This record gives sequence, structure tokens and C-alpha cells, in this order.
Amino acid sequence: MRLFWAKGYHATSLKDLEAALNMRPGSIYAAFSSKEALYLAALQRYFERSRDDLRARLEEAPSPVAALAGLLRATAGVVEDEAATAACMIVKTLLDTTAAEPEIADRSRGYLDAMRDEFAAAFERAQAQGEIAPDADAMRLARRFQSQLNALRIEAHRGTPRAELDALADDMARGFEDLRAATISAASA
Amino acid sequence: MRLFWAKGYHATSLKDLEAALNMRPGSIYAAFSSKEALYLAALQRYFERSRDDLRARLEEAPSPVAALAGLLRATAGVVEDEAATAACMIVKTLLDTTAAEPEIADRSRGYLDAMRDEFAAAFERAQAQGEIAPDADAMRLARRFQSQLNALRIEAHRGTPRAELDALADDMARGFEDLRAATISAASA
DNA sequence: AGAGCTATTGAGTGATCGCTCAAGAGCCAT
DNA sequence: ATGGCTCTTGAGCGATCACTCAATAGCTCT
Repeated sequence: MRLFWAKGYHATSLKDLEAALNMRPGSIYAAFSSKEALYLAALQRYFERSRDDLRARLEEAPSPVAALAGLLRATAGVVEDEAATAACMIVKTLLDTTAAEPEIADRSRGYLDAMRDEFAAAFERAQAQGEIAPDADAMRLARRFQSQLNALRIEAHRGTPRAELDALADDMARGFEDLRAATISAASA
Repeated sequence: MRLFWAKGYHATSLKDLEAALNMRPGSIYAAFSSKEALYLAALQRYFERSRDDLRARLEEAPSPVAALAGLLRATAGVVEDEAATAACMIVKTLLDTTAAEPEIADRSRGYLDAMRDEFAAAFERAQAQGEIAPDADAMRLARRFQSQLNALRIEAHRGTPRAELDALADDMARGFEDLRAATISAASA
């Protein structure tokens, strides 16, 4: 997963995979049936981990918006030793996939949609418990949140220094925390 | 350029380039000296067009912030027949480039930096002419703007429907137009 | 027309691609 | 120990990769 994540589908050869998995080609093809299937398995694992990490954050944080804002700020903090795995693997996959691999592209879109739905559900919970205004469009907020998160991680991949990354994450996080403030001020008005 | 943009560096073969350029391998290697050099030439052309388009918008628009907000909204409107060229070629390049092609990665970063500096200069002009608060950090605003623009274009690449894309662009554009409102309200306060 | 030059051609280079499969290793029950 | 089963091995498959170069075509001079 990490190898595919770092190098991408096309740039990763079976030689690379043999070394990373410590398996010979025959074993690889016995366990998985093709390079594409192996990639799809890696992508699925990546998605499940991302989703589970998000859910864990939502459970532990005091509120949905706090969890999401925290995720943005934490993402800036993950200055990986390998910057190649700073960007989201699903986004990398989507941008790298052409018409030659429609299955991979479709799955990528599906995973992104699933993550967006998780975000949307979180915003709906924030509305239900009065953290943000009830008349907002949760799906629209989710799309905005996901876009910002993807952009932040691309910025990290690019090599933007930690301080600037923190500032950017803070700008983004505030954008969502302000929804809370707006609700409060509207309620108190 | 369009072929590399759509398919990416690794997935584009010389066969593809021969067809797209209507040139035989010998001619391609006489004109450019390698696939990598050809890619770099395409990337440079892409950058120059992007930069020139931005400058034209900044000249024509009534103000810097109006130009930048307009760029975001216009980007949502570019629902290409080919969604493969919706995302920024430089971003795609950066995410697709590995340690095997350091020259391409370096150039990508350089172009992104150059675009960010253009954005920063625009925000500085907005400050100079009183459109936004003079104490803001223009470079920080530029980084935020560039991140949002990249994210919006990825969203377009992903296939998000036009209406949702417009809503997202509007959210983003407002984020910058609000800098103006804050200045005005502060001035009028 | 013909010499001199540049630009183009496309068959072919070795290397590497994703992938296969006959042969052998490892393991367990008898 | 031996037969039977699963799993692993790695040489090697055809295809394709980026790339080369001797031969040719096309052009501009006199």
C-alpha cells in the first residue's frame, strides 16, 4: 500500500512490488490476480483506514466540528519523513488514472464519495445537536471540507514548510469553526 | 501538452505522442531530446498560459479580489468535454512524479511557487488600493487561494456536477470577497 | 539540372514491462 | 518414511518501453 501510495500505479513496477512484498512474481499472482487487483486491494485498505481514523476522531472529539477542525490541524502536523505519502492516495489515484483503467478510477470516485458522505453525516450530527445552524446544506459543507482537506494534503506533499502549513490549516479550520460562531451569535441576537 | 495533461507522464507512451504530434520517433528526438524534455516543454507552455491567463484576468477585472473570485467561479464553469484536463497539469505532475524524475518535480514546484507569487502580488495590490485590510498576510492569502483553486479543479476532474461545483466555487469565492466586506465594515465602524 | 544541406523516416535496438508455469520446497497425515 | 497436498520459486514468455541511426526525401542554392 505504501509503495503504491508513494509511487503511483503506473510508476510502480512488479520488480518494485517483489522487493516490497518480499515475494516472487508467482506468489504475487497466486495471492492477487493482477497488478490492478493488487492496487485495488491496497486502495481499499487505504480507504478503510482513512474512514476508521475519521470515525475514531469523531467519537473522541467533544463535537463534530471540533473533530473536523482537529483533523485539518492534525493533517498539517503530519510532516511525514516521506513527503510522497502526504497527499491522499485516493486523490493521487484519481488524478493518475486514465481511460485505460476505468475500474480504478471508478473505485476512487466511490471511496471519495463515501468519505464525503461521512463528512456530511458529521455535519448533520452537528446540526442535530445545535452546534451549527440547522438550515445549512450538510452535503455542501462536506464537499467544501473534503476539498480543503485534499488541498491541504497536496500542499504538504509539495513541501510547504510546517509553519505555513499550520497557518493554512488554521485558516481552513476557522472557516468551519466560524459556522459555530455564526450560530451562537445568531442565537444570541 | 494536452495529451500529457490528460494521461500523465508515465501513462503516456511514445506511440501516443507519435500519433498526437503526427511525427515519427526520429523527428521527435531531433526536435526534443527525450520524453522528459518534451514533457518539461509541455509543462512550461502550460505554466505560461496559466500565468498569462491570470494576468489578463487581473488587468480586465475591476479589482484584484474581483479577478480572483471571478477566476474561481469561472473555473467551476469550465466543464470540459474532457474531464481529464479539468485538474491543474502542474498539480497532476507533482503528484505523479517520483524520485525517479527529480527534474520534473522540481520544475513543478517552481511553477506552483511562481503562480502563488502572482496571487500574492495581486493580494498586495488589493491592499495597496484599500480593497482589503493592509495588515493581512498576502502570501498566506495567496497560499489559501491557490489551495482552494487546486481543490476546486480536482473536484471538477472528479466529475462533480455543475450545480455543486458552482456552489463550491461560490463558497470559496465568498471567503475572499469577505475580506473586502470586513475591510469596509471596519472602515465604516 | 544538380550539388549540398537539413529534416524526416521507420525498422530495429536492448531493456523492461506485466505475467505464466513447470519444477521443486515445505508441510501434514498416515 | 512416504504419498498427497499447498505454496513458492525464478527462468522466461510475448509485448511494449524509450530511443537510435542509416537511408531517404525535400528544399535551396548556383
